[in-house]
Amino acid sequence: MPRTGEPGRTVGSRLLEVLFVFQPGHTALSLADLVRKTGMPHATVRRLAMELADFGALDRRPDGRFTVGLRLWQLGTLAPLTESLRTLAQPFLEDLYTALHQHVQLAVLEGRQAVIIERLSAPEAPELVSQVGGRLPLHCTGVGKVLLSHGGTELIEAVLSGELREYAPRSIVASEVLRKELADCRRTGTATVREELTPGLDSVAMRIVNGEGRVVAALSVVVRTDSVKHQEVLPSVIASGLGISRLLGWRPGVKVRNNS
Amino acid sequence: MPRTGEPGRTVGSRLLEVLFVFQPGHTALSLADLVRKTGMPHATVRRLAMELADFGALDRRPDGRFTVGLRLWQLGTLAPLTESLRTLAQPFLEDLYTALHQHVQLAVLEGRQAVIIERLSAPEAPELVSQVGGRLPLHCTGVGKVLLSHGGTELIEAVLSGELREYAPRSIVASEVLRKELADCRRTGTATVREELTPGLDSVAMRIVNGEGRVVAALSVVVRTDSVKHQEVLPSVIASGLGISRLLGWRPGVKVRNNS
DNA sequence: ACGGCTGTGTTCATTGAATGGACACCGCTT
DNA sequence: AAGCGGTGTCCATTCAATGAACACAGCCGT
Repeated sequence: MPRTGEPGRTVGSRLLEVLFVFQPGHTALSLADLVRKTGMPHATVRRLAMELADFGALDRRPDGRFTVGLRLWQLGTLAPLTESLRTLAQPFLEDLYTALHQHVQLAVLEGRQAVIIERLSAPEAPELVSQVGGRLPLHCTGVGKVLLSHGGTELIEAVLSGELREYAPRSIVASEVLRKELADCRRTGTATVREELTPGLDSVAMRIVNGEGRVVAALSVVVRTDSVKHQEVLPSVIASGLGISRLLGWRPGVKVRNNS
Repeated sequence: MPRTGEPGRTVGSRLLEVLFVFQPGHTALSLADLVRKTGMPHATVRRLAMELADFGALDRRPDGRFTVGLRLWQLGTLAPLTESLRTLAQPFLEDLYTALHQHVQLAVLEGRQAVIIERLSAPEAPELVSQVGGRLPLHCTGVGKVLLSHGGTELIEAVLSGELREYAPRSIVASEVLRKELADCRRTGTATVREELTPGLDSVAMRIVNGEGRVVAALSVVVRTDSVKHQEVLPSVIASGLGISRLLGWRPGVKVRNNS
């Protein structure tokens, strides 16, 4: 097929690679941007991007830049966890928010990261890095630790033996310390993180369990280190987490399972 | 390339066709479903679907069915209009909702349909057909008429000369009547629809204008035909619409433009 | 037990769609 | 006026995509 070039590569993989170049913070990319980020020849990238644009998967703005198209957004709307969990959890998030007036987040596991599927933010609360749809590391965030600890030994080993990036001075990167924390987390269902991702910000998280006892998400509140005492936050997070889990069909008797 | 088969077809188009088979109401599809809906040979569909699953664009559930994957949802998150407009408009939608306790919708134009990008629904309010991410016809909905009337003559002619489906007994399908309504709508920026989509449901809509005077969205409230008087609803919809437009940089002096 | 039916998974010879180097244009800076 | 980066187009080459064919498992009615 190709005059020359990189073999063993499917068209599909190239097409998807072009798509997944779009990331939070890089939502409007020129053709040249796509070429740089994918490393593919520009004629190839162009053909693929134009085809995606033809289908409405990408939009092309008057200035020539590509953005994610509405049709792709519509498709995303159909993702299962997202829609049901979000609408189910929303009232609880709102209650938590009115009670604490702090950032409230709902996240699920995706690969080796946590994905934020819903957030309520206080205007007066400190700015956070990531948005809805954004990703968080597993080893140094509240929701991350909760999800990781219930993600099965395979995932845990993969993450712990991989690069544990030191996002902040107080990030915990010693795998033995983490392993112990995860064990605690598996027992209690909660995780408390102090300034591990961003200096000055703490996070209190709780697992969300469905009717089969599977941990399908994590709920967390992000607070300033000096502001509220964690003892005050933790109970409400636990209560809300249990409430959501209950709506998902979980009952106190159901044993919480690992792995996913 | 193919042993035999339909030529003039790109791999990309096939891949996207598989993706876009997923629609509201059909969010979990078996391989056989995909084959039926695309009409492509099952070996081909399988190859494409598996590749999409490998990349996380689709998920494969234990029962073998495919669903839209989280990564696709994340991508959709990056669509421009969606995220900014939604967060911007949300407070206004909430205000409208608390004032009226009826369905409140925000929609944008996509091709020859309106796409709902945000909705607040009253639990006690009547069930609606479509969800967030769902589509509405242009010729017999409030948001549709608002968007259509400002969509340029090209779009208007295309829609009016196309099939004007009669969703309900009171649907207006006479193109001359519609043309007059659209002219009114262009002048006032609002549209009122009585039982044209669903018997018993009316809708009051208002355009959202950005700083350049372009109509980028439409806001609407859906009410029972017999419930509140439209005169009471209309002013609040107008007020909220103006509020959102103002946040988008629109000032009373800016002339509203057509076409998009 | 058996044939029919549907859903799923795998194989492989064939071939045309994908490829990417090359060329060209435009606007901008040096 | 030469250099540069971004964008757009062309076309001979060739290998990845194709899909008919085969295989198997589960289910139903007989």
